[in-house]
Amino acid sequence: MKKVKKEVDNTTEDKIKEAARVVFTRKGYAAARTRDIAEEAGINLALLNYYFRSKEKLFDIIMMENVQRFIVGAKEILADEETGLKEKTEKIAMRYIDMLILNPDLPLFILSELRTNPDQLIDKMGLKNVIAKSNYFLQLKEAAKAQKVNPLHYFMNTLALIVFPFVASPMIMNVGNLKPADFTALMQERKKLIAKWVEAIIKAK
Amino acid sequence: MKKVKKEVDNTTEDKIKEAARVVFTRKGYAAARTRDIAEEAGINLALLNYYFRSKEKLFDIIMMENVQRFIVGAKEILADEETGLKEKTEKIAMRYIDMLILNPDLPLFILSELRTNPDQLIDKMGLKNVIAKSNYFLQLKEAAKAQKVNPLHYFMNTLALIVFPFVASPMIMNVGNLKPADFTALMQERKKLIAKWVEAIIKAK
DNA sequence: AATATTTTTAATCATTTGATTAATTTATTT
DNA sequence: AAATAAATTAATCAAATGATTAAAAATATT
Repeated sequence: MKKVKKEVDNTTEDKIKEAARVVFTRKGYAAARTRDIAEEAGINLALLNYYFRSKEKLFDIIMMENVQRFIVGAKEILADEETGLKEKTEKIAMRYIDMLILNPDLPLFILSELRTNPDQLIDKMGLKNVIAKSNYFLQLKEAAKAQKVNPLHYFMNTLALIVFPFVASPMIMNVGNLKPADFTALMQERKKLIAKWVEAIIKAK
Repeated sequence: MKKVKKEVDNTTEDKIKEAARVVFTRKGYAAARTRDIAEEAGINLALLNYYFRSKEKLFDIIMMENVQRFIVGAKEILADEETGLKEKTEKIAMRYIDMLILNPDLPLFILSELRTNPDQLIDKMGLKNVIAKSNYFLQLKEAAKAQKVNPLHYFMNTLALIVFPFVASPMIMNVGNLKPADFTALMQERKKLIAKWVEAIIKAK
């Protein structure tokens, strides 16, 4: 149960974590079998419990890391007092769509598990600090004041335009007759449009 | 295993179906226990298998009905050749947000299960006919042509603005410090804004 | 090299869970 | 009313699943 260096890490512990990340993120907690994870990692099932005690403890770690993976990077962009709302939106859209192309299962995983998990976990994500208290949110409030609507709408809109297509990709691909590569291309195109759209929403009417 | 009339239906069969709808929709297939369903329905566990053979067969029925519940009503609105794009968007937003306020778990359930289920099921939903071949989609294409973007973007945007808040409600409520009633009020406010936003998106830049 | 420690494995356990069975109760038909 | 069929129940089964154990193998320490 030791480890000192933190390199590319082919340690058993990290093989298990990586496998757990893949399996949990793809299938969700309830459908994931510890045996699936062990097989994916190429290790004996008992090692999972040896290193992580239980499925639930392992899941908690993966969940936390996935959530962090999701909000990392956003912090600096949203806190930056030198940039305007449109530039922030642009940067967020770019970064997130690139990230979601690489991790398409991430949002549905997080949203699904968030629904069943306790409020405590949502608090632990620290979203309130990253978003509600950011310079970004100040700018949203300013924009919302002019239109007399709740600034949360603009936050939801931005997130929706970025994230929703990935959550609904099987449906979108079906409706549009797209292959996975086509869908990715569509998301690449989308990347450049979102900030413009959000701006149009804010100025609408 | 009989039944002739289809009234308010307090039959055992319908009690099970209703309980299954509640439990499956809230927890998803993998996390739902047949015992949960039996308890929710107030019936003996064996009756579930007596009436529906297996958990999976029961699930397939619920899944189909939920999907139908989701797209029913949209058909006429989207097919209507008398209405313009904005009016259709307005009607869709109104109807769907009202429906989602009553069934907030529905979209995440459908999107989650769609991801694991075979393409066949997605085909069976018949979305392509309802959407891709509708008058609505024609109008989207027209609008998209002017902007030289894929019309699917506008379809995704509309759906995203309507559905995403419900999929992400735990997060939204956390960020905005909202109680469930506050969230519902926010959605009511939103209902009237979406068509305007979508129009602004289409005309953007 | 000998000893101790850590890691890995195969076998097994205990519980959960979907499903079945056989008996009982209730409803329907004759 | 008697006979038949349908619905319901309690008990149980078999497989799946998370977890543990005891022994073996690999690694580190003395």
